Amino acid sequence: MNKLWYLSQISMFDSLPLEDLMEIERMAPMKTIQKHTLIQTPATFREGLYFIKKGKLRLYKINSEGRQFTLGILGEGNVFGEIDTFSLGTKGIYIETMEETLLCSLTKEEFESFLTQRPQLALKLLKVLSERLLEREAMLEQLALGGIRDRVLHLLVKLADQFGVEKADGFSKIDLVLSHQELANMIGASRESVTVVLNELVKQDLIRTGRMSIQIRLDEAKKELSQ
DNA sequence: TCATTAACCCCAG
DNA sequence: CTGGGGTTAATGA
Repeated sequence: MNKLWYLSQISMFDSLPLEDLMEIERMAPMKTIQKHTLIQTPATFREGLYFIKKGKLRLYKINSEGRQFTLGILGEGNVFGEIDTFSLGTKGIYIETMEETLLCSLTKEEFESFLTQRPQLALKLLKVLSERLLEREAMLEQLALGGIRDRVLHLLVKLADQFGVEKADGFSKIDLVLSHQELANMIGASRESVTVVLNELVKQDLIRTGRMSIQIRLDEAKKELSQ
């Protein structure tokens, strides 16, 4: 499993010919980052483009009281970064690895020259950007309106859509190692409230929980949310 | 009324 | 011991 294999797994590059993949391989060194490492803070922000080849990153802000608020989680194949005004929404935030991660990066200059030669790549990036904006909007909406139960359910559905692994019995296992505290951080709630809601959802047979693991009936959960 | 705070508890590693 | 998870009375917007 060499570098090229990883690049071919990245959906953004699916439609690029092999020569382009090889060029990127030359330009973009890949490095391994240990779990629970801060790879970006508002202070250390640098322009450029980053691809996640393997692993998971958590993006979060810290409010004035020092509490974290998770904006989202990026996994294998996702991109982030900024070049001038072309923002993928990752400026001014903290980014931390949730597990060992393989990251590949292009500098601002490398990415700009690569982009101008390949307009189809710019189009794909535009799509990524607009999707991410829509998701932020939906997230803010449910955050302002819903009670804790809805916010937890919404979060679990979103995580299962992104990281869920279908099981034979109708449950999707969320392939992330998350404590109740981390779930609480993602929706701006207390750990205790999340624990209570999670146990309610277990009683309603919408989810199953284990230590640092959650399975969810995705279709049932979505029905609950639309009511 | 609903969620947070604070103070406990137990359990696994 | 530490960190995750569970519980509840008091408190507060």
